Amino acid sequence: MLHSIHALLRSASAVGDVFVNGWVRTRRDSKDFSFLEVNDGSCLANVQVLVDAGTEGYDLVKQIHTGAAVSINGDLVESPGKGQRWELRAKRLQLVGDAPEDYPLQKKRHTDEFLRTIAHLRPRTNKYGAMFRIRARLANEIHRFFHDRGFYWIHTPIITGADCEGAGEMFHVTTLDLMNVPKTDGQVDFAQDFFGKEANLTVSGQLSVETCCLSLGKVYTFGPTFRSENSNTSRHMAEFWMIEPELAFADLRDNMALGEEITRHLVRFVMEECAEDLALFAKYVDTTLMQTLQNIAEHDFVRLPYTEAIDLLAKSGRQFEFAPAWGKDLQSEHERFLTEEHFKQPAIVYDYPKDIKAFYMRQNDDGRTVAAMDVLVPSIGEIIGGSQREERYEPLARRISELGFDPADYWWYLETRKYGSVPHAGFGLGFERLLMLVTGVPNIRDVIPFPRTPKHLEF
RNA sequence: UCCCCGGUAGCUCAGUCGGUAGAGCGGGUGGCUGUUAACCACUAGGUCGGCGGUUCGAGCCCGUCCCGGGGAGCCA
Repeated sequence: MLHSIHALLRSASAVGDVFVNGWVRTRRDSKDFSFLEVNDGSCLANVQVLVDAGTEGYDLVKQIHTGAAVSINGDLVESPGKGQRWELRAKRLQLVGDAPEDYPLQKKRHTDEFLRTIAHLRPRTNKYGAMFRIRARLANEIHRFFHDRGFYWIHTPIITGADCEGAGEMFHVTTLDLMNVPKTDGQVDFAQDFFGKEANLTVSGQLSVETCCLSLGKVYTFGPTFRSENSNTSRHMAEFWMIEPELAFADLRDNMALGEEITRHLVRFVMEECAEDLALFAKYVDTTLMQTLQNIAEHDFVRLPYTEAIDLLAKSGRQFEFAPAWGKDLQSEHERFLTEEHFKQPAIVYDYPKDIKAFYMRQNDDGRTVAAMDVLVPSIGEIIGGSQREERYEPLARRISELGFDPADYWWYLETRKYGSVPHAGFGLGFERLLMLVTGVPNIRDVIPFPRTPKHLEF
């Protein structure tokens, strides 16, 4: 019977006749026997396998190198050596797939930069194995978090008609022959394209999910999102995953409360349920990680209006490269000052100037701010961006026109404000940025198996 | 897109003033009766990112291109 190494290592007693499949991490030889460290991905730890002259297949053992795939039948017994409680005494060893001498992964550490060039092999390292286990567990927990609170998961479209999405740079989707694009009056004739109009990959599921919010009450999306900005930073990718809850009969305070609750819940979840994998990151990647997570788990986030944040920055006595000024967006250095130096914890900044925020955000009574909020965390910056939505038909239509958009393009979005409109709010939580937060990994390209960034589409 | 740093063995890196290539790991061979990034001995392995230039001589200096990284910007 096939056993997972995870289950075997947690066994309360010795087990006879076990069967393990996995990959060899290292081999240590003595004259008449060898030890194999075998990992099957079920957990970070390897099982130590003793292979000796009595093992069927012992003649193969010298051909087994780091990276080789093996199957082992044997008995799980208490280990007489130090360092592990259980070991596998092999009765039969099979080499399923060998790994020749040019296998690129060595037993010592590699740089993340090198491992990115072999993204097809890096899941076989301890660190990336741990990362992708945490990623999967966290994604699953996000669904459970919402399910437990009565939210419905809505599948919003990946391909979208461009007009309603706002200003972000988008990837075109087309079946037109790019060598011979049909044109009318010098313009591309999208009428001949697959959808009969210009199509793009979505930059957000928000506008779509709002429609379901105004029926199902509490909803969320969780899926891939695409932005074609030429961003070359450690926190941006062209393809990333986003969680976007949307709450009906809710205002900005409810929104902030949900953003804080989910962040804290997921941090606690990883600390409790992914402890073994998390320990690797705390030991090798960020030695202050557990403090950071503890801090988030135990303390309320700071909340302050944008106007106060600008005031605080201006009076900080700090020389910033870009002077903080009301009406301008917070720079990276400003966000870092707030979360890393001043408050030393996550902070929610809200009520931003309307001119630096999106058209759909609810206008405040002061006439110059909107009910927007950003959750900022140390090192990473913005992890959540959201707002209360403008639920009033007239102000929304006016804002669309003011910004030079055609209200006709937003007809269905506006209709949701015409029929049974209610105050509602939501936000976008960057899944990869959340993973950076909980693991301490400083580059977003290392929290997803195959990162997509400008000029990088290998694998 | 801008600024800065880097590219030497399969991998991680060292290489002094410009004088002709080094270590550890990995691989191979041998040794070792319980190892833990096992250990010990021997050994193979190089277009020093590409092209051009300066020089008696370039891994090192200059130009240029490519690639990688960091920071910034862009980023509902």
